[in-house]
Parts: sequence; C-alpha cells; structure tokens
Amino acid sequence: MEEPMYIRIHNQIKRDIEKHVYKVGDRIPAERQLAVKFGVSRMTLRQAIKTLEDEGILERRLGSGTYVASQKVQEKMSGIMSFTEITEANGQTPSSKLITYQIGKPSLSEKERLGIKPDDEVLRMERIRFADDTPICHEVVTIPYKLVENISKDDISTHLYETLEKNGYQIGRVTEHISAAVCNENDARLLKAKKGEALITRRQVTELSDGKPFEYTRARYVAERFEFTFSK
Amino acid sequence: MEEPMYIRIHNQIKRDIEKHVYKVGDRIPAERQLAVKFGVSRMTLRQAIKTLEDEGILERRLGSGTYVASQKVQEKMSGIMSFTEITEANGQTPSSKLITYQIGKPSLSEKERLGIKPDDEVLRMERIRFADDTPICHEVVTIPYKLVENISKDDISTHLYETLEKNGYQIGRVTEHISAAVCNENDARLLKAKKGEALITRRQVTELSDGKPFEYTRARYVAERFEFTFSK
DNA sequence: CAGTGGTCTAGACCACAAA
DNA sequence: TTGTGGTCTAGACCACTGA
Repeated sequence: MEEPMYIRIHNQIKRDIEKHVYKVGDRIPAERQLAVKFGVSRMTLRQAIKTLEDEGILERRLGSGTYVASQKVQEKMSGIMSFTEITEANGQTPSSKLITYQIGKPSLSEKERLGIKPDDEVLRMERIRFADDTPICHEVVTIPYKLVENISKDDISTHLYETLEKNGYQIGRVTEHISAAVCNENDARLLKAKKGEALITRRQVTELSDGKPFEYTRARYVAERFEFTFSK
Repeated sequence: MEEPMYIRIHNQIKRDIEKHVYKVGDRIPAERQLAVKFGVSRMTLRQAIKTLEDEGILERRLGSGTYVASQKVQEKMSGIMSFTEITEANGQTPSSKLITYQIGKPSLSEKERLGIKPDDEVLRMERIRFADDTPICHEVVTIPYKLVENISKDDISTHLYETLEKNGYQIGRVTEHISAAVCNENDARLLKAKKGEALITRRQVTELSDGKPFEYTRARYVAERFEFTFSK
C-alpha cells in the first residue's frame, strides 16, 4: 500500500473531472455513495473530498451536495501573474535578452531598498522581455553582490530563484508597486515604442525568509502591448 | 452548543499561544493527551489541530510532535490593496464624490463583460475618488439594473457589497486588469491633471458566487499621485 | 419530507523519530 | 523501544437544503 487511500481517491476524482466524467457545475455523488463505491469509510472519503476542496476543485454546499467548482485554469492564478504566465496564457512565447550585466556601486534608491552600505557592491542586470519577438518590457534587476559572488552569470541571469534556493537561501516576502509613466526617448529606443505613449511601471523588492532584501527590480511595460491580471 | 467543539478547541489553543502558554518553537502536548484534556475523541482533536496548521500557527512533524510555528503578523496583507487601504496606509483620508448616476442601455463592452442581453438595462455610476481632497481616480461602475432595482441609491453608491450580501447575494471571484494610458482632455478636467501625463488604468469584473458577473468597473488613476501595492 | 454535508466517537494499526 | 503523528473504520446524531 504505497499511497494512502484518501490520496488515491483524491487522484481518481481529479482524473474524473479532467475527463469530464464530472463536468463543471455538476454535483458529484454523495459522500455516503462514494464511500461505498471506493470501499472506504465515510471519514476517509471526506478526507479525500477535503483535499480537493482545499485545491479549489470541489465546492461543498451544506444540505445540497458537493459540486465541481467553476474554472480550473484560473484557480492557480490567485494574486499577480508573472510576465511568463501572462504571455503564455495569451498563447504567445516569452523570451528575454540580457543587455547589460555589471558589478558596481549602488545608487541611492538601490542602497535604500536593499538596505546595504554605500561600500557594498551590487550586481545590476538589464533585460528586455519579448512576447513572440515583440518587445514588451525593460527591466533592471539589482542584487547585493556578496549574495551571488559564488554563482555563475548564467545561473544568475536565468535561474536566480532556483539557484538561490539550492544554495540554502529561502525566498520570503515579495512586495510590488505598480504605477504608470510616459515613454521617454530611452524607453522608446529600447522597447521600439513611441515617445509620449503610456508605460506601466513596476518596482519589486524580494526578501529572503529572514527579512533581508535580496533583489530590487524596476520594470517598464508598453501599456499598448501588456496588462497585469489578478484574481481573488 | 453553539460552536462545534473543534472550533472551540482551535480558539482555546490559539489563545494559549497568544498568552505564551505555548511559545514559538515549543512542542505542544500530544494529540492523545489533548484529546483527554478537552474530553473529545482524537479525530475531533485532530480536526482542531488541522485548522491551526492550515492557518500556519502550528506545524506537525511526523513521529516527533506538534510545534508552534514562527511568524504571526504577516498573515493579513496578501494580495492587492484597495484604494481606501492604500490611502489610509499613507496617512491620508479617502473620500469620493458621485458625479453621475443613471439607468440606461449597456454599451457593447458592458454587455460582454456582464454577460447580459442588449435589452437589459444597466445602472451606471461615475465617481471621483480623493485622498485628502486631491483627486486621484475617476471610476465608472456598471451593474445589471435588475440586480439592484430594489436597493436604494444611497445603499448602492456607498455600501454596495454589504447591501448585496444582506440581500442574500454572495460575492465570488474578482478579476482585475491593470495597465496604463495617457491623460486625455476629459481625464485632465475630471482629475485636475495635465493632458499627456501618465494614468494607471484598471478594469475589474466582480462575480457572484454562482459565477454571474454583477459589476464591471473601469478606473483611471493619476500615476503621479498613486500606485498599487501588492505583497505575497 | 428525504437527502445532504457537518460533526463526533472509541477504538485500531501503521510508519516514523528520538532515545 | 516508546511515543508521536498518519490513516482508517463503522457507526451516530445534527442542521441544512430542496422538493
């Protein structure tokens, strides 16, 4: 007996929903019936249902029944979606191009946001992100250099979060600020946009689980080509 | 017997943790002991522990025991913050002024977003939101009229959500899209802003728990005076 | 009213952790 | 080995929903 029964029942019901044996909005059989069908006690069956409810796949209504919750895809995207997620959700292919990668002294705002000393060096990366070869976003990422001095440029620029976690760091709170700005000449050149059109601006500070900031990102998106989506 | 036992036990243990009877990192008594102490079966006791675990207050370690988890404060502010929350967090006073309130035919986009028929009438409200008397945001809210035809104008314009819930409706999923735009003459007049400067745009569709959209909002914020904040 | 989910019991055996 | 949490049973009574 590898897996517990309630996990196996969970998986079976999930598969049934994916195969449209139970469709969105359908009422699934009552707990007592399912318990008989799977040959388990009602408590065990309820444990399976509970995990599906926690995942937002099922919805229980007292006195009425247990129903397949609406949507399925959207469930995951509670909270802000990343550039990659939004682009892929639109059926486009995300890509990015690193345009600068340098180590140097922090600016005033970098020093403040990252909570570091003026002497501490920072790694600064600049990137353009594309959806199907259309430039969408210009992004500057700053990291205290001593946190990543033993990590390769390739790992930093492509799998920063995974690499940090492999090296024993734990990602904590992420705070984002979103506003807007007008496209200047530099933006226009980098993003192939028109001066004077609207951009979305985003600032993000990512902390480690001990509360120390480790990444400060500023990004500017062409509003004509992009929007952020949230759900709750 | 008002509350279920497992809820009462949940609350009791939570209070004990708040009173430092059990401190962060402490192991609390074993399930079987607590079950005896509270005079319930072990399954019921486990249900109480489970809810505390889901809240991140307790942490169970197989074969070892159940421990008081670290953190506590961070819980609340996950996700997008509302205008009122952001303004108050900045130490300013939010207010709003209703500038139009009319019943009429839906526009094409209103019809689509709200999933209604062309003949169905809609209630459309237009509002300016202020922080300390500075105009921040221009907002248009559209609601299928038949949902609110028995509700007073005052309730609709000031306590829409609460009033709906009192009338037996249940709020469901909320989806928001955020992008940017350039301030036009109308925006400039309403928001006392300059034509050509940057605005944040927000579209929001709020559904009832049955998945039917009941509110479609479009809002434009002066970027110089406002930003959205998220945390996770 | 009958059927549903919500709660609860008093046991049981298991796998895992720590001594 | 002892104690822990993880799983599971075969019942029970309750409150709620909907016909």
